[in-house]
Amino acid sequence: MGINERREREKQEMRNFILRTAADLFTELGFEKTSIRTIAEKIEYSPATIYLYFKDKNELFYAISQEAFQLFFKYFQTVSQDADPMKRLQGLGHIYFKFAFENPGYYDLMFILRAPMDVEETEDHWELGHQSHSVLTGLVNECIAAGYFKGRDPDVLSHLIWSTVHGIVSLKVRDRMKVYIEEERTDLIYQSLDLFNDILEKV
Amino acid sequence: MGINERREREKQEMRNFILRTAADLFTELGFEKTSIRTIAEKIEYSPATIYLYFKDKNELFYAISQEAFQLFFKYFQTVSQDADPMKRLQGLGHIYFKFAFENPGYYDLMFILRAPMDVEETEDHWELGHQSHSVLTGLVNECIAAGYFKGRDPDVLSHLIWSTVHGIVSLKVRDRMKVYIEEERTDLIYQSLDLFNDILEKV
DNA sequence: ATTTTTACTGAACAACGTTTATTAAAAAAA
DNA sequence: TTTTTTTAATAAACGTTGTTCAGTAAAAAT
Repeated sequence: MGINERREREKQEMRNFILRTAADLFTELGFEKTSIRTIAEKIEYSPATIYLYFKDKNELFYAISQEAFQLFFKYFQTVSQDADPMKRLQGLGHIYFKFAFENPGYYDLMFILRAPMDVEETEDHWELGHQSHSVLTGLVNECIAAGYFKGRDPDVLSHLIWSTVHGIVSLKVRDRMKVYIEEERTDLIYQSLDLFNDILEKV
Repeated sequence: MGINERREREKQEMRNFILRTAADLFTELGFEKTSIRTIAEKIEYSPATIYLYFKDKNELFYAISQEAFQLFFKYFQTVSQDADPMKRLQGLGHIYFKFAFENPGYYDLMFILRAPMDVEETEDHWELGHQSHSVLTGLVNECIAAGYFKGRDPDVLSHLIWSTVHGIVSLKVRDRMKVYIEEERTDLIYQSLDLFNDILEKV
C-alpha cells in the first residue's frame, strides 16, 4: 500500500515543518514569547492544526529540547584528540561554552527553563543528556587513571565540573551578572573558565 | 496636617499588604503562576486596585526581589567569626546554600528568572546584590592577604566562586540535575560544595 | 455512486495583564 | 451645613494567551 506510506510520510513532514518553524521562532523570540498562534501564522495554518501534531505546547517544548540535545551532543563529540585526558577535559569546558553562547535559546530550554505546564517525560527523554554527561565522566575517569584527581570521587567531581561551567554560563545567558557586579565584565566569564581549568590540574 | 499623614500611612500599608500577599503567593506558586487576579482575590480587592499601587507586574517583580535581596544580605551577615578567612569563605558557601534551599522561590526570582516584560531598573536596584558580592570579594582579599590564592586575580576568583555555587544551586532549584544524571542524587550537591571548598585551599 | 475516513478550520472558552469610564466615599471649600 | 473637589475602588472591557470542539470539504475506501 504505497498510499498509506505516502500519507505517513506527509504527516511526518508536516510535523517536522511545524517543529522547525517553532524551533526557529523560539530561537529568535524565546520560548515564552513564541505563541502557538505565531507559529500557526508562520506556517500558514490555523492554530488548531498544530494540535493535530502536538498534544500541547509542552510536547512542543520537549520535541524542540530533543533537537537541542542532539546538537549539544554533536558539540561534545568534537572534543580534542589530545593524548592528555586533562587537556581534553579542559577543552570540553570551552566546547560547552561554545554551544551555550552560539545557541543561548537552546541552552535556556535545556538547562534553565522549566516545562511550561505539567510534565510527562518519556523515560529516554534525557538519553542524550546522560550520554553527554558520560563523555564528561569518561574523561574524569581517564584523568584519574592518568594520575590526576587522586583520592577524589569521580561522580562528585563530574557534578562539580558540570555545575561550575553551567553556573558561569547561566549567569551570562540570563543576564544576571549585573546582580552582583556593577560593570559589564564579559572577560570574567572566560577568565573564570581558564582559572577553573587551571585549578583542575591541581585538584 | 495629621489627616494627610494618616492617608500617606494608609497608602503605604496598602502597598505593603499587596506586596506581602504577592510575595507569599509567589513563594507558594512561583512567580509565573501567580496572577494579578489571584493576588487581588486573596487581598479581597479588585485586580484594578493593584494597579493603583504598582505600575505593572514588572514593578511588583522588582519590589519582591528587593525584599529577597534584603533577606539574602541578612543571611550573608551571619558569616562565621573564624580567625581564618578561608574558613569564613568556605562557610559563606554553606550560607548561600541555606538561603537558596530555604527560599527557592526568592532564589529563582533573584538569579534565574528574567523580568517578565520590559525592564526599567533603578540605578540602586542591585545595591544589596553588590553589597553581598563585596562580602565575598572582601573575604577573597583577606584570604590573599593571609597567603592563600597566590598570584590569582581576586575579581576572577570571586566570579568563579559565585558561579560555582550558583551553578550547583540553580541546577537543583530548577530540577535540572535529571538532565544528565539518571538517579536522584541530592548528596552530590553538598559533596560538590565540600569538594570545591576543599579545592579552594589549594588554589 | 455512496459511505467512511482524513485533514483542517472558525469559533468559542477560560485565564491572563492591563486600561478606562464610572461610582461611592471622604475631604475641602463654600 | 451644604456644596464642590479630590480620592479610592471597581465593573467592564480589550487584546492576548493555550486549548477544545463542532463542523466542513476533500480524499480514500467501499
